[in-house]
Amino acid sequence: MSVTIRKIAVDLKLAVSTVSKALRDSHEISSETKQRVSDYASKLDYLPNPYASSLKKRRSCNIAVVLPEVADSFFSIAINGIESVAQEMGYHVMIYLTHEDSRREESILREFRSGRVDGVLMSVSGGSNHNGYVYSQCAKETPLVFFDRVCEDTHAVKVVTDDFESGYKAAEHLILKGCKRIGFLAMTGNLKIIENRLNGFRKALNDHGQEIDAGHLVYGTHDEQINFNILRGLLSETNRPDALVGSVEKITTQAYSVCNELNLLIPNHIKIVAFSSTQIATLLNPSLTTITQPAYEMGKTAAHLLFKILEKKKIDVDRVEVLPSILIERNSSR
Amino acid sequence: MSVTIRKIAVDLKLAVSTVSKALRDSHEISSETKQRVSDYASKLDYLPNPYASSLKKRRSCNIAVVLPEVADSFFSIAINGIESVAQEMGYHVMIYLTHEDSRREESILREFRSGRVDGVLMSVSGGSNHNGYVYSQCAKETPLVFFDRVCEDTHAVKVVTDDFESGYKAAEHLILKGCKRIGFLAMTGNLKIIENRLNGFRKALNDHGQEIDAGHLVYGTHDEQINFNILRGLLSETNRPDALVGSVEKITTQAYSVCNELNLLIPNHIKIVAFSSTQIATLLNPSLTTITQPAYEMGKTAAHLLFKILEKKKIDVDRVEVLPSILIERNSSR
DNA sequence: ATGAAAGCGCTAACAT
DNA sequence: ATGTTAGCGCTTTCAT
Repeated sequence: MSVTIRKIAVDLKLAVSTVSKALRDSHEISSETKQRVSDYASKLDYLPNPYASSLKKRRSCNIAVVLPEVADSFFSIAINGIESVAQEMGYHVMIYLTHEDSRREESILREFRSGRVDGVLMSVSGGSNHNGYVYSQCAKETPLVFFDRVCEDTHAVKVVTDDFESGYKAAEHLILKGCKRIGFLAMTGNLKIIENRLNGFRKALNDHGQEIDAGHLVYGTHDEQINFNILRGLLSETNRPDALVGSVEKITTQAYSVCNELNLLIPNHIKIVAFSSTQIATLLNPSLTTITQPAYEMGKTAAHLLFKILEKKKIDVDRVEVLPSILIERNSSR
Repeated sequence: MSVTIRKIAVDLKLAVSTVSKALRDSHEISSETKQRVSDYASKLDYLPNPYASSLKKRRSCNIAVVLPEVADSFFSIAINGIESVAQEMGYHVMIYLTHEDSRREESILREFRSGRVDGVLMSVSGGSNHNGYVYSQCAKETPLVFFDRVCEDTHAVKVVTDDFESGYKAAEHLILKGCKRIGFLAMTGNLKIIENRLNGFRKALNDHGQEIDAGHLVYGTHDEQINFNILRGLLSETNRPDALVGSVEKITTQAYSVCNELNLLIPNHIKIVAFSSTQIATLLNPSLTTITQPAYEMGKTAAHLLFKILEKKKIDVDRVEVLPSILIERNSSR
């Protein structure tokens, strides 16, 4: 049996409450007693039972991170940022993957109502259902901070990048390189983040007297094979695009593969700019021009904001923190 | 206030214990009562308080995953495998990053003694301290399964790849390509996994009448800049290696960068084979020959073994599950 | 088949 | 400054 506060109390001939207070450095305990208790506790290697104290205090010191997946460099890096803040704050990080399945996402969020976590950081899934109502319900019971993939109609703090502007920059970059038929690789699941990137993209085209060919706007899925087929279709037509903007990392690397397969030379036959945070963009063949999001900072910022809420610091529920992305030109668009 | 078992009991004019048993489908409750309880519970959207039940039952339904970092494709993919099994088993996944710091690793493991998690899956950090004692202590109190980076002298279940054989295959592959001065990119932190890869590598050289030049065995660190300097040193000497085996992903991509910087052509001037699970190895410039570990399967296997232990299925404490890696030849070694 | 009661380990209001 | 006591919400004997 592990050592409890009670054992310490008995051994030291004190009341449990005295020990409890001493351990939490209460002002109503003499420093002498505090010392005795703390010495004895560390001698016995005492660790408080987290369940007892969670049950009593109604807080778990756990936060949940809900993500579509983790095999995407953005989310991997963001987790680092989140975890570092959590560790610093003495919180524990629980991770939940939705695999872009909105039903699974829903059941995960519903479970949070049990109080297992004190707060939630999430990037929404792009599944078929629209879970707006679920997010709102969740946010009502548990502090919730969205990051990256946010749900705009949920009242919750949000940490995003300047997606519209970035979409604009990506398109403009390609236009200035002389591209005339720029395609856009979107994602199914009506994610606002994709829509914003696409809208920025469209605006840039518009401002330069261009327009996207309806056939050059394609929607990727969670299934690799389907994506390959979509991309093969897109890239083998005679009127194929002379440039692409990839709105997420995975579909872009898939496009790279299809270009290889079809012997389309990047950037000669087709130029590519992609939203991606992978550190090896520079090593791709050819190196990839990216819109790089500050993934680590976004994770940190989201976590900091969540902890502010958890510490009852009032912050605007609809606060939106916008961190800038940067376009890094590499060989795929020269 | 959230709905408790007690509210259900009062409303239904039953005893709390009856409700508790009914909800857990006890045989001593009539099916009629069970139905009433379960209907009412779902009507009220009842969720059991996990802390109350953890406190009473002395189990949390949480497992910990302790990793050096998550911005490495192997660990990212492994998390997917782990999480999928955990979700299926109704367990929750807590994630802890050591950042290759053995002191931080120690404090993380020590905290587990509080009972916050029922089991631990871990890949050990390569920090300076040797935490063998800490692992053993942890394993004594909490079921522990190592995966990938294991500590061989701890009695615990282990899931690994055939590192010695893979190191051998990597070296042999390069020897057969005619390489004569093959270097090895190791990692500081005396990880057995690296040692095994190196030993297999050495054996292959030996079997082919070669030997590694002492200067061609270098040890990477957790610091990017230091690694760049080490690699610059290695690759700019006149007697530089004509091939490299990268024992971990990160140092390999760093070597790629340094090769670019020094205008060393891969594979003409130098061939490279690396331990890596990244799916974009095929898109690197040039595409990278990899020893690919079955990361997803390793995560799944490790999780399955942990759950076997948690369900009191007796399994050999020193069981070692070896999953095969495969060498995939690409352009970096042709 | 149902209920009463004790208690998991801790906290906090209320004595003393 | 220290102690007493009453729970937190649940599980689990042990009655009935």
